[in-house]
Amino acid sequence: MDNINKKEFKSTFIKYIEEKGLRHTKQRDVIVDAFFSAGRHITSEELFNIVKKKYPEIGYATVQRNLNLLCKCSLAEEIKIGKQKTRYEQKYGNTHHDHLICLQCGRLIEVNDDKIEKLQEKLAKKNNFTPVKHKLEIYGICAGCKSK
Amino acid sequence: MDNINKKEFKSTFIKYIEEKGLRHTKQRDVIVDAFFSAGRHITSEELFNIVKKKYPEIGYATVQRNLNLLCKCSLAEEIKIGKQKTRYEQKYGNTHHDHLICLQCGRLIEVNDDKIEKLQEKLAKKNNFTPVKHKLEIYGICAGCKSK
DNA sequence: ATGATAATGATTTTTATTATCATTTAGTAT
DNA sequence: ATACTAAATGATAATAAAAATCATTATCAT
Repeated sequence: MDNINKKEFKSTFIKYIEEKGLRHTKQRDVIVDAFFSAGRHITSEELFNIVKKKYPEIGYATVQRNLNLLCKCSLAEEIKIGKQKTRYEQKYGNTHHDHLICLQCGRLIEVNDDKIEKLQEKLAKKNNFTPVKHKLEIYGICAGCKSK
Repeated sequence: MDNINKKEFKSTFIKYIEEKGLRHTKQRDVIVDAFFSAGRHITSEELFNIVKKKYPEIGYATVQRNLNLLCKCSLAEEIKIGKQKTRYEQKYGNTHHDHLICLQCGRLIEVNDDKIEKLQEKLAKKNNFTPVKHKLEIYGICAGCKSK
């Protein structure tokens, strides 16, 4: 099940690579695998540390570059919260969602609400604005932190 | 009319300064005035250039520091879009609003929708999450760019 | 007027990300 | 299999925004 997703994830990447006339490398393979298997929201540094275990000679820049590539083919997306360093979120097979962000512990909760989505469309149209994507972040205190 | 707002804006700042035991300075006065009179979304660099005209000896750091102060007392708020440098938005006397952001020309349009606001509250509650603030950004193409 | 300390301005540091560049490697053509 | 072209890598430097440092200056309560 997870393996099917992984296969699809990788084949999307490979397709992109080939369309653009880019090359397959061992590093890419390791990075893409690790990114897929890692948590949903990872920093380039965290990913670098994971990848190093499998491929100790790898350079930080290579990890960064390939995260950027993953973003270009829409398998990843940058999320920037406050002054934290950029996290990369997996996109493949995940429908759009919004984020609840805990101001205390930093936890990210993924949520979705169709009504809000539709109202956003309306709101954009009312302003003669053609929406492409959007970002909704609700900051507050999560359940865990409230019970402490 | 605008002067009343300005007076209120400044008195809010002064109140904060005094509550915290901070000091009045000529620089603060010039910076706060300039920030109020400037556009709704300004960078620290832009503000620095404006302030320099009135007060040529002023240092960049002073402008930055005071913008940070304005944020702390909720008269300003940082807005970060993509890789652009941080802009500071005036908050005083402005009700909360969301942003439509043109991907082509970068224009920021302020919008509001009560229904969306209420649904967000609901969404948070459903997750046992206490919302404090939120940020909604819709990216797309603005009317002006579409007609080009 | 004085003293304590906050603020300033110049500069340096920090930190994340991007760019550079010599070298290596992949993939195609021969 | 060999050679060639160009992309990718890894190490390092550059960039850029914001924060920190620190000697000096200015504020303000006494």
